Amino acid sequence: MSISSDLSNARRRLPRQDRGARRVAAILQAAAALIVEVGYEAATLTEVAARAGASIGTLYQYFPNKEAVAQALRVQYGDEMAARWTPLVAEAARLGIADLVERLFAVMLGFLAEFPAYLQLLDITVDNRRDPVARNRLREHFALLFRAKQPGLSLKEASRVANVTFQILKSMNRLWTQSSADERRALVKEYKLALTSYLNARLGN
Amino acid sequence: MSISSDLSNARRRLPRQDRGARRVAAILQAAAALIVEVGYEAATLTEVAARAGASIGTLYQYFPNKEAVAQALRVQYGDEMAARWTPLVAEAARLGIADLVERLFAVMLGFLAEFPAYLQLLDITVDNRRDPVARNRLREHFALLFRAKQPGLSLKEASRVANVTFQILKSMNRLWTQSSADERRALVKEYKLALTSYLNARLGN
DNA sequence: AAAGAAGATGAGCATATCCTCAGATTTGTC
DNA sequence: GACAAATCTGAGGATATGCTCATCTTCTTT
Repeated sequence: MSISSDLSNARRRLPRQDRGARRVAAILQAAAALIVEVGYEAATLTEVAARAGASIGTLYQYFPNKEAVAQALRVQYGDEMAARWTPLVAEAARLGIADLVERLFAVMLGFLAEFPAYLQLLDITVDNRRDPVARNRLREHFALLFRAKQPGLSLKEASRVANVTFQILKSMNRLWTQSSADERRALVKEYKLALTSYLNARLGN
Repeated sequence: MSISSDLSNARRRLPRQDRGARRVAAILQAAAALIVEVGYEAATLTEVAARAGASIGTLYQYFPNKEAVAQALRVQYGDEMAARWTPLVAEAARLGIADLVERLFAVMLGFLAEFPAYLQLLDITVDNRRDPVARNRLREHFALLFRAKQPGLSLKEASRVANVTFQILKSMNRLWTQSSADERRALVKEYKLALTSYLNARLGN
């Protein structure tokens, strides 16, 4: 069971030439775009291959199945996300809560503008379970950030506050995607108020 | 297009005998249970029929496809939800924000304990879109509640606060389902703090 | 108890998606 | 330019799921 799922997530072939690396990149990009358009479930690897300008056989040489493609995207996004969090964690202690919330939103909104498939991929369920690796990685980043802001928090508490904060941030996406430009501005303001109020009450000054 | 989607959501045959009504009820119950277990996408109507003790042909006499089954469940849940909100809306004006939040949680947690498939059904996407009927119905209930609490709010504002509140409430489910009993208690406390802080700041005293 | 209406059955056709594989093509190396 | 390794191709086999329909059973009505 664990072995087979390990294998199913592994790359089948690692690209050894430039051509291969470009193919893999094109496939991942096409997959992300298609997932955003039609959703993960409805996205077929045949269509992904076509959009990437590759044959279906080529795709299957690099990825054994759809979940492996999703996993590769998650890893890529996770790396990119980590790169954007790290400086924020270092600054957290110096920032007031309102400023911290501003920065959180800037990072999240910037990231989602660039990688709109991110949240969809996080929410994908395999056997009705979400990917624990990607989840834990994010939670740890958030937890670090809140402990930097307030060292008095226990690890468990920091982790819980991190979870709640991230869930709330994430929940904005649902409304965001179906709003007009004006409504989006108001929505962000509303969510900033919600998070600021919560974190003020929780990490209180 | 709109006609075909209307037809696809319609019941194929309405039960006219007790036996039929019981069959439909059994099918819906089996569908809800299966969806909770394996998720909407992975749930097949063949399996639903088997669990309901019916043949696949019987199921298809009442429902033309899976989406129609989901829609029937949504309608059923929507009715039940409305029945639980209505008394709360009437009381809202008299309650303080902390009490209001307590009641919101009581209603939601009670409902989800009884109908765990509810949120999954709300989040289902058809053609990558969610069901606007079920969404609007809930939003309007929430908006009414906040206007009862504070008549000064514009309809748009009340609707926005309602949306944000519901999204935040909903986001708790993700963490809830994967927590132990102890962690759940702490989680609810955390979310109550978050919502209370937000609504206090928004509807201010 | 007869007849029509409602309900039930499940083998099997239609369709769709996953994924393989034998062979062709391109690239790198000497 | 010759050879090997890497890459690419896409028809089609395997499998899964959606859904139909001819036929049978049960219920209701008179």
